[in-house]
Amino acid sequence: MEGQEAPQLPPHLFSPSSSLHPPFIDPQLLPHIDWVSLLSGQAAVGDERPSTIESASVIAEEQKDRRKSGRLMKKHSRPRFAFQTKSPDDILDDGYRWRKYGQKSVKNSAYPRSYYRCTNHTCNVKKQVQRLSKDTSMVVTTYEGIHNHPCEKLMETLTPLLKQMQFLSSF
DNA sequence: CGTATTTGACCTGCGC
DNA sequence: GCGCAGGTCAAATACG
Repeated sequence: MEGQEAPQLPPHLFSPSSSLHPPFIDPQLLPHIDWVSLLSGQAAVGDERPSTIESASVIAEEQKDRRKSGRLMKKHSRPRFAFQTKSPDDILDDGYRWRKYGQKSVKNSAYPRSYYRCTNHTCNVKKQVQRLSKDTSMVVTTYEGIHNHPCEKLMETLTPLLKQMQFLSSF
């Protein structure tokens, strides 16, 4: 069903609704991000060469899965993004609604990992959120899958703008 | 009352 | 086969 589609930029990179704590991307990472590819949906996630920090993380995940081999590969054949943000909050308002379905303490980390699923029934995107024990201000977010519906908050923001544009272009 | 979160139990794969 | 680690489920609970 899904998994062959082009990967999608994790929405909170441009969080339209960042209210209290705008997510922060480490400026050191920025030059490494292939924004054009990401924004145009061309990034080679799950493909060979990582051209971005995100996909580099994805490759690492894929290889790990491959090592496990067998059925697991099917399970994780969909795109995954892992990236770090600097935020005091574990849970970022990225415009989508997430329901927490689990929390686990992980080895070699002082902080638990939280598991979230998109609340949209037709959309089984998941994400994992974990705070780094090294640098407690850093949060690692891993998205798995592609949203097959628009971002509610993004649409809220965009709709009036689009209407205005339509209105203006009618002249 | 409907929805979201918490949390221990359960399942699965891997290494030894 | 067993134990460990990671991921998920689901009942209980909290909250609007």
